[in-house]
Formats: sequence, C-alpha cells, structure tokens
Amino acid sequence: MARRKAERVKAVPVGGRKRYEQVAEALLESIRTGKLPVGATMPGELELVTQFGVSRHTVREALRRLEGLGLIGRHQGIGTVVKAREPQQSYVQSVRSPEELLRYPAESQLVVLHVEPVRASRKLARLIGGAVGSQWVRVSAVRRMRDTHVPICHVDLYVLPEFAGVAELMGRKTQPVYEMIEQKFGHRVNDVRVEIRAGLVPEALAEVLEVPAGSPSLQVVRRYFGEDRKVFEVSVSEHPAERYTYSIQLRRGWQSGAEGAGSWTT
Amino acid sequence: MARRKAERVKAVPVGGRKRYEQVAEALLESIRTGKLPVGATMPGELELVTQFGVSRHTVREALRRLEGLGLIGRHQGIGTVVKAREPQQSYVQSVRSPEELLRYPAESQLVVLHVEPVRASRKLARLIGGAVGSQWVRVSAVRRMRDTHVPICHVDLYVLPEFAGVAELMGRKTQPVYEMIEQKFGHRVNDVRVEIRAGLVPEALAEVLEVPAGSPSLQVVRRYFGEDRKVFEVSVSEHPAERYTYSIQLRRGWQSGAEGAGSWTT
DNA sequence: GGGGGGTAAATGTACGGACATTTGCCGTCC
DNA sequence: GGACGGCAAATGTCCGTACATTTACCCCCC
Repeated sequence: MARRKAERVKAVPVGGRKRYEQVAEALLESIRTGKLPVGATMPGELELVTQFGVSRHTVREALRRLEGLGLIGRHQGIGTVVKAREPQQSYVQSVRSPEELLRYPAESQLVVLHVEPVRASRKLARLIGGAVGSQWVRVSAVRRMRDTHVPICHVDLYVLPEFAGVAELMGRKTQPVYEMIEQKFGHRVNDVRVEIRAGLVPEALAEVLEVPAGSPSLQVVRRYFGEDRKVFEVSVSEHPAERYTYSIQLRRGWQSGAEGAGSWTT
Repeated sequence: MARRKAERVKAVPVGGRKRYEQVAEALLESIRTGKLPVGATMPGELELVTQFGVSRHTVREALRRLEGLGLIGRHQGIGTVVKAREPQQSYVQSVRSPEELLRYPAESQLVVLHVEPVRASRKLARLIGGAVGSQWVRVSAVRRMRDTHVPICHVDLYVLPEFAGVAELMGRKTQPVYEMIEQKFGHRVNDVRVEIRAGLVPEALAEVLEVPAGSPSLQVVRRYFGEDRKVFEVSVSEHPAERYTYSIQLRRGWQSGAEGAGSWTT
C-alpha cells in the first residue's frame, strides 16, 4: 500500500465536478466492471480517504449516494458491501391505498345487500387463502353511481368475525374497508395481493348488476394481509366489462435503496 | 435572538438517543402539530444550531432524515420547506420492467404472424393515442408455450415506422420489444400506461388462440412513451381468460422522497 | 418603470478532529 | 471444547471551520 498522500487541491473542485461525485463515479466504475463484484466488501472509508486524497466526510458523501442508488449496503462493524452491479432501474407504481389501484368514481356509493357468517368450504378457502373450515363473515354489496344508480360492481367481502363490525360502517362511510379495520380495531395492513382476471358474469349476479348473464366481466380478488402475515380481509368483486377499465401508469425511476422496499418474488 | 450557547454534553448523547434523532423528532413534532405548516419555510440550519445547541452537521443529519421521509424539501438559496405533514405512507408496487407487470412464463415464445404498415384510422388512433392518419407498423404475433405450443395470448404491436426493424428480432430474442428499441435505436422509455379490461375473444382471433369465439378474455393495452412524451409503441394483447391471471402484490412502505418519484394524476 | 448589480441568506461542499458503537475474530482460561 | 474477554477494524456520531453556490430581494440608475 503505497500510501501516497496525493496532491490536494485547495477547496475548489478541479473540473467543476464535485469531489464526492468523482469518488462515487470511480467506485461505480469499479462495481460496473466487476472489479468490485456483488457481495464483495468495499475498501474501508479510511482506505478510500488515502486512496482518493479526500476527507472522510467526502468519502461518506460519495458512499451515501451509492447507497441511495441501492448499489451498496453499509453496516457498522461489518463494512460496506456491494449489493448490486447496476442501479436497478425500475418502474414504480405508487398508490396511496389499494383502493386507488382500482379506482372507483368518487360519486359512487356502496350499498350493503346482506351480511352473514360463513364457514370456509374447500373452494372458498382456496379463494381467500385461508384454512378449510375457518369462520368468516361475508358482506355482499353493490357499488352504484350515486345519482344514476347504475351498478359499477358487485363485491363479496370476507372478513374475520372479530371485524364484522365494519359491515354497518360500510353503508355510511366512503372509506376503504381495510382502513376502517385499521382505525376501529388497530389491525394494520402489511401487504395486499391483487388478482385480476376475465370472466363471465354469473347468473346470480346478472340481475343486480343489470347486465345479461354471461356477459364479460373483470373479476378482481384482493387479499389483505396484516402485520402477522395472515389474511384478515378478502374482497371479490365483479365488474361488468363495459363499465370498467383498469388503468395504471408506470414511471421509470430509481429503486429505493431502503431495506424493506426491495423486490419480492411473486 | 438570545444566542445562548446551551450547555453541551461532552460527546455521548444524553438518554442514549442520538442527537440528530432528538432534533429530527422535535422538528417532526412541530410539523405534526402544525406549528410548521405545510408550505412554511423552516428555520435555517444556523438557527437550528443555536436553538438546539448542536453542530450544523448534526442539524443537517436530522434534516436529511426528514427529507428521506418526504416531509421536507431543501433548495440551495431558498431554504427548507415543509412538504407534507406526515410521512406519506404508500403502497408501492415495484417492477423492473413493464413486462413483469404482466408476466409471461419464461418458457413461452413469441411467434410473429405478419408485419404490415398501417395508417391510423380514427378507431386505431383512439386506441393507440396517436393522430388520425399517422403511419405505424403493425406486428401481429402469438405467444405460445415453448413445449406444448398452447397459445397464451395474441398481440398486435404498433410501432413507429422507424422502429420497424424490431419485427425481425422478435422471433429470435425473448427480450421485451421496448428494450430492443432502447438498445437498437437509443430511444428510451419514459413511462408506460397500461389498461386492462375484460372482453370477449373476437372471431378473428378465436382460431389462432384455440378457443371458441366469444369466450371471455383479458384485454391489455400498453402504451410506451419516450422521453419526448410521445407514444412510440403500443401493444394490444388478448388473453384467453382461463389461461391467464394478472397478479400483483403491494407492500406498505414509505414514499420515496425523491423529486421525480412523486404522485401523478391519472 | 424596468433592468442590472450588489448583498444577504440559505444550503452545498469540503476540510479537519475525536470518540462511540458494533461486529468479527482470536486467544485465553476453565 | 466451549465460554468469555479483549482487541482491531469498520461504520456511526458529533464537534469545529471555511468557502462555494444558488436564490431572493432591495436599491440604484438609466
């Protein structure tokens, strides 16, 4: 280790480019070319200080940028390890609530049809992802336009019996049901899984949806998982095709380097 | 401005809690209670230094955390402004490519049926979001399982004439088309809009999809916008319902504080 | 009244130092 | 051999300083 002090410019960066940018780019290049492969431990901060002839503060700023790009992870006592070879460009869809994912017009209204306890048959258990024989409460409802009363969709909502109280709130408030459960029972959502498929309107729903049985429909199943990783709410909705289109926009951006925000496997 | 120096503990934080955390929490509280309303300019760093009796470095660390939470924005020469009252919890779906959004099995294969130039009729222009009369090249293709040859979906791909060269690549490579265009022509994707709706398989596609005409299908339209904000690729695909389900997972996380990653209106 | 320049204020960059905390590792002791 | 302690190394926290850069704003001058 030659330990050359490196001639230090006074304070102004040389080419107008900032010092920490230069350091970051140099490290980025080492990662990109594989000189620092994924999984490798990077040189320590002090080492980088002597290597680039900058202060530790500058080195840390450079590392902070790389961390923000999700390229490296840093742990006290361990060091800095390379996490990815390239900034993971990703398309990010960001929605503030799962309801926004399948947005309904604000002028729509949910009308509860009936509420009843159900025991999960094999088929139902498969649908909601719970155990066969488990107890649930089913709330059947229709979403209509507030003025014209045109039905938008039919919903079968399954919630755990302890949360059955939300049924009476559904008609009164426009709030998403999962949010009611969060507020009323303190049971927080951890993640949501959504399935969308095409189907045909079943005969039993044709009348209430005011379409002929067998016409095309968009079927959406949403499963809400709590912090205990267990399902506590499942909604199954049926949207007549001509009245509903699901639309999203994805923007190219940078993947957040935050620990929890990483990718998951479907 | 009393400029009291504040009795400073030697180096160890008082209650075990870190100094910058204390500062951050104090500021957070001011924001939460409305003492620093959204839109307000926060006290300058130097002011916070005297106010909390910590170094500017510590103040900046605290502000960095708040910025990471998306609560404040900082601009040189302007100051630090409050952007939000609470950390915006959001559900984030992150995918590395728009193809992942509608994932196809890796063992599937795209077979090009025919390629032809088309002039946008009013109907087509509405579909792809371009001008009536504009010139496009349509590539019709079928995605099949590689081994069983079962058709998964039919795709009508519309690209600008200058990108027509991708057609011959489609059969050979498994890469997404937008990625081919990026690599071959250097035209980069800025954002993608996806529409999903239910429909019935049209007669013209029934044979190639090996399903009866009129059976339910999932229709997906994807519009790719370049950095010039103009459409350059549109894919219209038809998925027989029983062979395809669209599935996503949303995880509750923190909204990135990054400038560009903000929300958009649909 | 409008343009231009100067100034103040704000954050950004960069240097220096010191000590704290966490972790892995090794060596010792029972 | 295993438990424990100490050491070294790494990042984390915190202090100090100085100057750069950007921006808003006032004031002067034409």
